[in-house]
Amino acid sequence: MSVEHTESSAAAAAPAPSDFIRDIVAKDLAAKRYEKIVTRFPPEPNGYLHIGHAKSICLNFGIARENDGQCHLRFDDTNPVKEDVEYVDSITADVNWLIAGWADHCLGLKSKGAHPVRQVVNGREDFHMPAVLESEIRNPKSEITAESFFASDYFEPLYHFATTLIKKGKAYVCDLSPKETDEYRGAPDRPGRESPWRNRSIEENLDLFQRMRAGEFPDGARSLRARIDMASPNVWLRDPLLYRIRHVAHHQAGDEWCIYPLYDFAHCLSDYIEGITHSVCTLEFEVHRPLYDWMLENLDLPRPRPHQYEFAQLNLSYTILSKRRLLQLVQDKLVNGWDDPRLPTLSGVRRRGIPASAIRRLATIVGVTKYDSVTDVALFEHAVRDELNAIALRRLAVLRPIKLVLTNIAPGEVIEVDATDNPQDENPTTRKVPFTREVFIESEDFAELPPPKYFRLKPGGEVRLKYACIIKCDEVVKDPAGNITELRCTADLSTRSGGANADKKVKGTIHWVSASHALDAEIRLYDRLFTVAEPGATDDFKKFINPHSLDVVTAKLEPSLRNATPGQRFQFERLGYFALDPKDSAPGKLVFNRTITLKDTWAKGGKP
RNA sequence: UGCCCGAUAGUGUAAUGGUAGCACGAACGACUCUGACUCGUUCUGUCUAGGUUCGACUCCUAGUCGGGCAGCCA
Repeated sequence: MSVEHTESSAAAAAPAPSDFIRDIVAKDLAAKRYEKIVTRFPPEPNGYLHIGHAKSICLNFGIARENDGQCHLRFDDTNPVKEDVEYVDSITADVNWLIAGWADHCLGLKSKGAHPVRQVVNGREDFHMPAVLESEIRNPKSEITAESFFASDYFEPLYHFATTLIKKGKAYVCDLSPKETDEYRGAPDRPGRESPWRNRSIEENLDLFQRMRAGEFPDGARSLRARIDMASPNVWLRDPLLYRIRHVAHHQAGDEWCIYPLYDFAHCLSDYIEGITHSVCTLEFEVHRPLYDWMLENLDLPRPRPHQYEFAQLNLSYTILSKRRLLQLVQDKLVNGWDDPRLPTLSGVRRRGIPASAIRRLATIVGVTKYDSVTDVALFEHAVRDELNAIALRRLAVLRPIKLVLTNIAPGEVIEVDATDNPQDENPTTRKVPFTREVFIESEDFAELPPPKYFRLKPGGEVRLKYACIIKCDEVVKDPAGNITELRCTADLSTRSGGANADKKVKGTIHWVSASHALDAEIRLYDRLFTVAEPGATDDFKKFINPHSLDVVTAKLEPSLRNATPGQRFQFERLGYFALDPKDSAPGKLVFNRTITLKDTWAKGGKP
């Protein structure tokens, strides 16, 4: 039995990509600015990952693997009210799936339960927590178990850094309400006003901040703010908030805290603590970069500082790539959960049968720029087909069967024919497929009144049954209502492979399944979820949902498919690529998801 | 009407002052026991106007168009 390949050789042999961020990394390495390149993928655990995130994962892990570096998986979990361990688990699984066999050796993890340790470097205070060495994780004698990084592991150092800023007169406790803070901030084209609490003494700030932590004040009563410039044209520099009060438990840190740091304070310092060198994020954070640099500069940190670089996030035509909107589709039950195969979530595309290698190929194809583009989903579909073509086992399946009787084959006679598992292989393996008097063929493959250039079966016409022989249609049998109930044909067994007339040519070759051997299976036929190219262009994206995005049929399969394993991918010849659904299949119950159709130039343009 | 960023075939990208190339897509053709794959041919492009230069997709100026930023979200 042939074993499925894990990655096409084309993808494996592809040259390392080049882009403006990789150029910067290469220059930094050449200038010996860093000893080792360390990147990070920092999701907030508040939703499922999708192929937009995959672009970022491929970039960050790609940079790491091309430079013998590391990429940390870090949960940016600074806002407990939106987060949940459900998401931590799904994100962990998705990342591991995407990098498996490709960059898993670059995955940076920390030892379980570890927290950064306070140290003094060149007389300056520091917190550092590098990844555990891969050699230690792999060492069977090592007692280290590794886990992802969590920003919540840095709450204590972060609190300490905040205290340092207060002592330097660069942060203060502000008593303005959220609404007032908003009013004081001004607008992009109008400067803000300074908070009346901006000039509190260091002692008072220290005392108040400590009491914030101790839980003396209710949510929203006070905040800690950086003291920068309320007149800055960049609104993010107008005394941004560093800490807010939230009396809620944290999914990782438990009940220990009631003040939580905000992104702009936590992220740059988390990067620093972990020894990140290149902090890559999407374009909308461009205006935050001055703040990122401000934090690190004003804390006077002893080790090399990370730098932030921004790239354009992925947009795909006919696809929604927004956590918020995907959440709506799930909550409104317009799809069946986060792993619905119609969704662009990583769990969805995985369940659909799309290989991780195809996602990585998409990332390479779209590249990395600062141009806000919409990638034609056809580019993705090509990557999927190309990967699948190389690795998927060919099988015979009939989606919408009609019965065909070969009148010159005896009832009960079974002819075993050889079928190729994958013609793309250098030395393709074969399997035996039973061929009998009664077979099913695709109803689409017969036309009583054929259009011009129709290669398939028609009354009086000839066609080859793939791997078997050429047949001729003698009679069309109908019920009283005029529906075709069966086709009666004669088989020319001399045209079998190895037979006297094996080389006889006919225009059409069609697929079939022996009726007496056929397996019934539920097949889920997916089409794109949206009917318009840019469903996300307006807020009413739900109105563009394709009512035919899912069609379910009961198909007839060749018997060897009985042994299909969950997630295993096949090409049903002439139809497309299909994967056994890992969730709804059971012993004796086969459920297949159609990953994608084969390219079909006949259906598109040839068919009148 | 503030600040920041961007613009190369239909789509995505390359060319880092020196021949505008690649992939997808589309059309046509060849091959075919998958109307798939593969192969061949063709198609379409540097936002505009000035300037610097022997030479500009690339540098400068202005404009046009597009995107981002005013959460105690990330």
